Amino acid sequence: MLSYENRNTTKNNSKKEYTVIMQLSPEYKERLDHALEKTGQRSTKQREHVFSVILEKRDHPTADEVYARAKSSMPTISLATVYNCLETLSESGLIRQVNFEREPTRYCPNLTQHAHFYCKESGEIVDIELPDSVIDHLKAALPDGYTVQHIEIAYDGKCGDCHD
Amino acid sequence: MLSYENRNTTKNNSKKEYTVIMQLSPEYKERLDHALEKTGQRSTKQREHVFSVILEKRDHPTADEVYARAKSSMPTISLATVYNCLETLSESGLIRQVNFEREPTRYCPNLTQHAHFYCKESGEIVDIELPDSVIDHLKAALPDGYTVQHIEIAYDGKCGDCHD
DNA sequence: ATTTATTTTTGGAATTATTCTAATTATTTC
DNA sequence: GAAATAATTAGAATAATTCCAAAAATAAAT
Repeated sequence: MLSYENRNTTKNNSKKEYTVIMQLSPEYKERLDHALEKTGQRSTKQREHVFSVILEKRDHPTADEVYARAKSSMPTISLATVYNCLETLSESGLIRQVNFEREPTRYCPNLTQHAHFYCKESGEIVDIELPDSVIDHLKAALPDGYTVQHIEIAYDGKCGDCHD
Repeated sequence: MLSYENRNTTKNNSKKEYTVIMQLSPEYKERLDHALEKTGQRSTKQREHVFSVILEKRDHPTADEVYARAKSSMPTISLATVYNCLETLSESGLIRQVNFEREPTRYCPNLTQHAHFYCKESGEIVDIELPDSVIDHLKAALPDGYTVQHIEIAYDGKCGDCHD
């Protein structure tokens, strides 16, 4: 899953710097580049890396968690950059932000129409796929003249694993 | 809407302290007392006042806004107390917390099953009443063995007033 | 009614997640 | 390859909320 990329190799070979970056599959790399280009932003090593970190383990990490994971293979990345990257990736529509009550924002690579279930017992966050019909009903509940940009649906309770 | 309550009247009448508190209608006062009693908590002047402030203007104020409104007729109340009161009122099921993305928590006296629409243009937050059927459909989307405690639904977009 | 025990309130300090800032570094454009 | 633009970085700043320990209020027990 990891690949070495040799950069800044000096002529006399006395000082080499290696940076480990995660390998983004060609289709995701292309998706990233496209999305960034569309919003006039550059495809950088850090953005690529943060994106790959989020795609690798398809859960719902906080910025801090993303930072920890990102650092393990790119030790020089800063928390501010992680925040910046998460922001640009969200803006570009490559990932989604997920908010639960007063908890830190989490990030989610699942772009399908879905809700989130937060298990108060295990702390687990589970994606809940929603049929279009449910969304249609939700939209139908709005007064005339309202236009929706986004609907965020968050359940909480007890997940299947946490029952007796 | 306001009433004076005379307290701490000393025997010689030389030093009276008046505290202005909002009048909670008898049914709400009773509802408050009941709810607090059920959770073994005391009905205090501050809790009563914060409750009345929230009921008075049925919008979705933040803690800071509640604090500002509360202070105008109870100047000695502290922000910490407002937070405490809002917490106990929420726990007792008398008000609801409403969260929008990274915004400060807002508080809502509407206890019916409803969602919130946040207009990105005006900043207005509007209650959206939801038919039971929609909630049923949402519950039906959960995997077997999951039990829901609460579903929070937040729309954002443009409200009717903000269209051309 | 006083005393005693328990809750609440209070102001300020502490915390936490996030954003801002200004300098450095990287990338693109000419 | 130099100039222009954008992104990264470390650390400071901010904002909402929680924590803390002392004082005040309320309830319970004598």
